[in-house]
Amino acid sequence: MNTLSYGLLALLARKRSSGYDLMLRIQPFWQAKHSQIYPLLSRMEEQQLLTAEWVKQTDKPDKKIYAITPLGEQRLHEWMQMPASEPVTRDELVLKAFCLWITDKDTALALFRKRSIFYQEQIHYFEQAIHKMPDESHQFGSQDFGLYILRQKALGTARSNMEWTTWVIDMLKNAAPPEVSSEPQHH
Amino acid sequence: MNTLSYGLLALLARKRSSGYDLMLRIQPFWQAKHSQIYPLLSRMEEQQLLTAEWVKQTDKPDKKIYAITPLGEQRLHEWMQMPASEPVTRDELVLKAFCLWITDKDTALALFRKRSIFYQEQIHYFEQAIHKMPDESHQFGSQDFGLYILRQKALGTARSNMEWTTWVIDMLKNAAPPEVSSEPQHH
DNA sequence: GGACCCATGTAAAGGGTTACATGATTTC
DNA sequence: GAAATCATGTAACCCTTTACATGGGTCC
Repeated sequence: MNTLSYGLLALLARKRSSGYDLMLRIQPFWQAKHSQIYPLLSRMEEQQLLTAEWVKQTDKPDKKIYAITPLGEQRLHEWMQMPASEPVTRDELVLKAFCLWITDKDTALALFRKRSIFYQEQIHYFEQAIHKMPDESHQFGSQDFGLYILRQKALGTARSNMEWTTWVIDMLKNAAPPEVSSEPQHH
Repeated sequence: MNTLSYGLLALLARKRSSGYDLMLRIQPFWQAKHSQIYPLLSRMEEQQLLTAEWVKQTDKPDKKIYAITPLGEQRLHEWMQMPASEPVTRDELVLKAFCLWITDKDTALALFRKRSIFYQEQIHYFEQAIHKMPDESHQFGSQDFGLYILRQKALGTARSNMEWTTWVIDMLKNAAPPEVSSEPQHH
């Protein structure tokens, strides 16, 4: 049982779903491809943490609906009693920043402008998602309270990072331009 | 050449270092164990991106100092021209939040209080680190500009997340307590 | 005496991505 | 006609962690 497995259990405790649906719901908070999720669900079914049922569809491909078992619920409760391990972030831009000084202003600006667009899209996505949530999800006790606070977290982080890119871009724009030539200009 | 390799190259472009030192410097921004870094450095030496030299020490174990080659510098420049891929974060607390509603207030509070301490420590670490940096590192063109803006980014994110935990903890504390018993109390 | 820091490495196992494989329906 | 969405699965490869292995010096 790895962390992602518990995440899938957590989503299934809320409502029975297909692997495809779980993938879409977990994506904004934990990147995982279908090729990782489908085998995990199978293994969890073998371990009696889940039950599976095929549901026929006419317009779309048939789907396999998973539901959590009492044993799965028990494991979830046990997991919730343990402290959460520390978050891990991997960001290529961070490593590129280490050697910003070897590059020119325009290359640097291109990197941060692209990232700025990414954060802007994140802000938009989470603002919309939060806006659509009913008021009862803002209360502890609601089944959607967790999702609500997670979206607020993601929005806050995206805004903070967006401000950071703006700040960096401004510094880059105001930086002294490099010497055009090593020789002094005569006229 | 994976992303971590470029990160190590980026640090080595700044100054020649041992694998152990690279590990310590990259840790705050990209989690990687020594068991991953040492073999990577060896492979990069084979590929002529780095040169290695043993330096004898009397009080401490001997160390292997790596330096970037012109070929390594060329690869770094090429990498800087490519857009940075999107950041990936994996946070167990996020998955636990999905099923907050199956648990009680105290369990939830314990999770967020622990995380709050983590963010507080991060804020302290990055504040100190920024405070110690010389003023010239605040300018694009300085070799430490990248490190300076990264620490500002990390500080901003940690503060945003700290505020978030405080907000969640307050909501939890103010939440209606659960019924003590399913039977009405007589007196 | 035990724990921690310095310093390097290998091996095994687990986590995650990319590619391969299929196929109907809908949208541009 | 091409691309995207829905839907599931396997196989190969790469990335990352944990564990094994060594050994001197310092601090409590």
